[in-house]
Amino acid sequence: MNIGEAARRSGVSAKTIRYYESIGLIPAAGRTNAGYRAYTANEVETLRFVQRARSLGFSVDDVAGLLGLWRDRSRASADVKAIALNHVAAIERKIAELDSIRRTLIDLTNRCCGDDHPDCPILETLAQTDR
Amino acid sequence: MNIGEAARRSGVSAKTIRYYESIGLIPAAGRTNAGYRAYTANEVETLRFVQRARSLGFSVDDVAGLLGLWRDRSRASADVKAIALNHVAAIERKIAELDSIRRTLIDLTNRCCGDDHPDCPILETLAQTDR
DNA sequence: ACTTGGGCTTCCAGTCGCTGGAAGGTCAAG
DNA sequence: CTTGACCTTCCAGCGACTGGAAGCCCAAGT
Repeated sequence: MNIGEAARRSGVSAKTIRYYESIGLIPAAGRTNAGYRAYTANEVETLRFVQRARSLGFSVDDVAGLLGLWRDRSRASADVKAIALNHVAAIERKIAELDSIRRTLIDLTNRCCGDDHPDCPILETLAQTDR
Repeated sequence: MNIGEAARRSGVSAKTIRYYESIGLIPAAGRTNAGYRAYTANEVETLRFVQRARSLGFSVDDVAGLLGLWRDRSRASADVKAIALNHVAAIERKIAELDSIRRTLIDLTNRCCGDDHPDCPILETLAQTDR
């Protein structure tokens, strides 16, 4: 199967598949006589795995780790869980940061009447000289 | 005042100040005879404004808009509020996305016993062939 | 007078994870 | 035999910096 078909079946764009190959996330695909990449159903499964992991926000590095564990029949599930829990922790930190920003902005926008006058607590806060 | 001092007072690194100048976010600073950038207290205030806006997650483009409105005495606070509300909406979308991922991962990690056995619902989910 | 150490300058490259586009080869159908 | 849809490689750019090299400037200490 050509790269376009593999892309359609895996949900990873052809461009991105080539990129993943170039950085070594997935092994280089075989080639036809004409030099076209040829994919097996198995390789498409790997791409789907990568796609799902990426869509859960795992970094490409994490995905490499997860792929390695996936292929390792003698893995310890604890290793997988550790990667996932680290990721959850990072997500929770990010959410907390965004929520703090969100609350600040909501407060500022509530206090800004938002009409055609120049007075604006948002700008005043950003411009605050004291600290 | 030299760039290092301006960096210390504004909380924006010297490197980043030069970068902001290079992309036109802030006007080019004056120069001493030796070619060193020279900053006034006013310019440091501008840098602090930028720093605060960036720390609230506004994009550099948004900051350019906010700076323009800040300098415009005849601005309408509605324009400022619009930028802020757009940003809040983007943050809320991001939080919702992260939270959905978080819930999925929490569920998966709860179901993974995390011991030295290979069985792992996390990998099984990522590898799912159906759908 | 000279050295030392810090600060300043520019410019290029790298980060992360792609994505777009140019230039050109291949293939199947009409 | 042409069209158009595929495929190939390679280079460049996104956002927002950050690191590092190479070289100039300046103030303080000996």
